[in-house]
Amino acid sequence: MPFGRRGTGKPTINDVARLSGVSKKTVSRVINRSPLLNDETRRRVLEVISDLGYVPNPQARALALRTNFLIGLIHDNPNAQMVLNVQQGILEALQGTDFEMIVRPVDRGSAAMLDDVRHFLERQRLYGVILLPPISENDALARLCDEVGCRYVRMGSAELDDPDHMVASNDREAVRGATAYLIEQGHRSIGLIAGPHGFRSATERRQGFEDALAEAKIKLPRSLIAEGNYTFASGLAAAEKLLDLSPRPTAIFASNDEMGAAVVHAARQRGIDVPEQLSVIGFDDTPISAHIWPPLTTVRWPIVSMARSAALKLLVSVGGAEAEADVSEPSMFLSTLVKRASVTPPKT
Amino acid sequence: MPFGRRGTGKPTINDVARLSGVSKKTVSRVINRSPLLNDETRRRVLEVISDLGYVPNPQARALALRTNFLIGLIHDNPNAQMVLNVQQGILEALQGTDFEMIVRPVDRGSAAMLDDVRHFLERQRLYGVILLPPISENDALARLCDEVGCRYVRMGSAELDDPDHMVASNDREAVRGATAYLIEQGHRSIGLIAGPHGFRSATERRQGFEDALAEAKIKLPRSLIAEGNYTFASGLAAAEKLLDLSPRPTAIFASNDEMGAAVVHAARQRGIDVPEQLSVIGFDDTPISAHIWPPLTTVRWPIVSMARSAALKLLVSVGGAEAEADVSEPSMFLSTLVKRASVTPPKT
DNA sequence: TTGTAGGCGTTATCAA
DNA sequence: TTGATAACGCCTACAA
Repeated sequence: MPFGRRGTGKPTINDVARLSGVSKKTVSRVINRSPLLNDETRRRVLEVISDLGYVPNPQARALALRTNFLIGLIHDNPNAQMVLNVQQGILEALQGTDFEMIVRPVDRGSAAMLDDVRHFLERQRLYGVILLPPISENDALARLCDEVGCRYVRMGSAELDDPDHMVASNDREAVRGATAYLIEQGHRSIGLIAGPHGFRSATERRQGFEDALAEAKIKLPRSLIAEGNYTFASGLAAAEKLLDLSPRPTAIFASNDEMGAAVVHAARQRGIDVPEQLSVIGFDDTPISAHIWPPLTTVRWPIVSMARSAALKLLVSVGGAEAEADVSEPSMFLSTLVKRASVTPPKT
Repeated sequence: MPFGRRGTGKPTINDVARLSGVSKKTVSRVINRSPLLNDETRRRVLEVISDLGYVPNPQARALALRTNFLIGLIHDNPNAQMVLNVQQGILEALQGTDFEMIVRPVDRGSAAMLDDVRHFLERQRLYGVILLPPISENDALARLCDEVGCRYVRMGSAELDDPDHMVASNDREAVRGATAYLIEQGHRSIGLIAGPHGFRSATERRQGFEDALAEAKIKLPRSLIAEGNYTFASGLAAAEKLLDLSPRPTAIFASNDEMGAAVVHAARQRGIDVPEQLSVIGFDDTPISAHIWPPLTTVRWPIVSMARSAALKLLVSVGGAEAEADVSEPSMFLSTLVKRASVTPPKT
C-alpha cells in the first residue's frame, strides 16, 4: 500500500520517506539537492521517487518557503506583439523548470498602480517579476520590488539599473545607424515620428536620430518632428502632418513599426508612392513590418532573446546555484537594421 | 501588539482571531462568507480585518483547499493577436477577484502533450482552465480536465461541448454571409484560401463559403480552393496559386486576416490592384486588417468578449454561488461583417 | 550524514 | 452559532 490514506491522492513526501526507509527531511534534502547527503541514500530515495512518480506539491512548498514558483510578467500593454514576444521568451526560459508564468497588466497613470503592484507581490509571493517598458522605467516600482523582497529584472531601451536587474537594448545607437543609412542613400530632408513623451525608448530613439543628423551636419527643423504614442492611429495623424509639409520630406523614420505602417498607409491614401516618393523606416521588426506592402525597413529588436535572458537572470541560483554564476546572462543586446523595400535613394 | 511574532510578517488569521476575540475558524467563516454566522460577530471580525489590513494568504489557502486561485490559459499559439485578445478578455473577467491568470503554451503534435497537461493540472491544481482553438477541439483534452477534477471552458468555432464548458462563435454562418456579400457585389469566380486540415474553424469557414455558393447556384471548381495554415507565409503561397489561375478569380475569401493580408501583398507584388482587379475578404478583424492598404473587409470575431465570458463561466459559483446562477454567461457569440475598402464589384 | 519536533497560514471535522 | 484539534505537504531549527 504505497499511499498513506485514501487512494484518491498522489504520493506525498511521507510515502517516499516510508518506502525508502528514511525521514521526511532526508527526502526533502534530496528534492532540494542538499550537498551533504550520502550518495547511496540519495540513490535509494531517487529510485522510490521515480517508482512512485512522486512530485513535490507546489502549494505546500510555497507555504513553507514563503515564495511561489511563479515568475510574474508586469506590463502596461505597450504593444500587443511585444507582450507576446516577451511571453514567448520567458516561457522558453521556464521550459523544463518548475516555474510557471503569471501575467499581470497594470494601469500606469492610475494613482493606485504602485499599491496594486505591492498588494499583488505581497499576496502572491512571486519568485520574481519581469518589468516591461514603459513601466519598467519607473524607479519607484523597482524599489517597491526590493522592499517586498521580490527579485526583478527590468527590460528597457537603455541601462536602467545594474546588470543583475536589467536587460537592455541599444536603441540610440541602432536608430543612429538606421538614420545614417537614410543619409547614405542621399536623403537630406528626413522626418521623425517620435514616441510618446516620457518614454525612455522614445527619448533614446529620438537622440539616435538627432545624433545621425548632427554627424552629417544636417539641421533638423522642428516641423520635421511629429509625435505619436506608438499606436497606428497616432502614427497616421503624425504622418499626415509630415506629408502635408511643403517641401515634403523624402524619408520618414517612425519610432516603431505600427507608426511606420501608418506612414505607408497614409502615403498610399494620398497617392504618394513608397518608396519611390517616400522612404520609410520603422522599429521593432514586428510581423506587420514584413507583411505590408512594400515591406518595411526596420530595426530588429531582439526582444524574445532579451525576455529569455531576463527570465534566466531571475532563475540563476535556483538549482545548486554557483555552477551558473560565471555563465551570467548578458544584459545588453544589440539591435540590427533589417533592409527591405521601403527605402530607396530620393528621386529628385 | 497586533502581530504574533516578528514585525516582519503581515497579519495572519490568528491575529484577527485574537483581536476580535473569536476563534480562527470563525474568522475563516467570515472570509468564506459562511451563511451561519451571527451578524454581530461578522461585523466585529470584518472591522478587525479592515483595521489590520489583513489579507488571507493564498498559498495557505491553496494548500488547505487543494486548489489554487489561478485560471490557466492553455493554447497552442494559434495566432499572436488572438492569444493576446483572449488574455485581455480573461483578465477583464478576473479584475477585482482573487484570481490570477497563468499562461501555458503546449505543443499539439507532441505525443507527450496530454501527459504534459495532466502533469501541469495535477501539480498546479488550477481552479480552472480555458482552452483555445485549435487545441480546444481535442476531446481527449477535455476528458482529461474532467479526470483531474479541473473546471474547463473550451473556446471554438462551433458547438464543441455543453454550454457550461464552451464558448463558441458561428463561423459557418458568418462566412456564408461574407461570401454572399461578394456574390451580391457581382462576383462569380471566387477563390477560397481554406484553413489547415483538421481545424474545426477551417471546416466551419469552408462550409460557410460553400453554403453561399450553393445558395447562389455557383459551382466551385477545386482549382479555386487553396489551403493555408493561417500564417502569412502560407497565405502568400496559396494566393500565388490562385492568382496564377487563368481566368483569375475576381475575389478571394481568406480564412483569416493574416492570409487575407498575404493575398493583398501577393496581388500588389504582381501589379494586381486591390480592389479594382481583385476583391479580398479576411476573417478575425485583427489590427493588421485595418492597417494594410487597402483596409481589409473582414469578419469581426468577438474574441475578447468570448474569452471574458469563458472566464466568467469558470468563476460562477465562487462567491456565494446561487445569486448568479440565472445570469448565466452566453455560450454562443455572433460574428459580423466589417465592410472596408478591399471589396468592390468586379470590373469586367 | 540523518532524524525529531515544530511551523508556514488556512480550512475541515466534530463536538459543544 | 462557535471552538478545539487535526489536517494540508513541505521546510527549518536543532539535536544526534
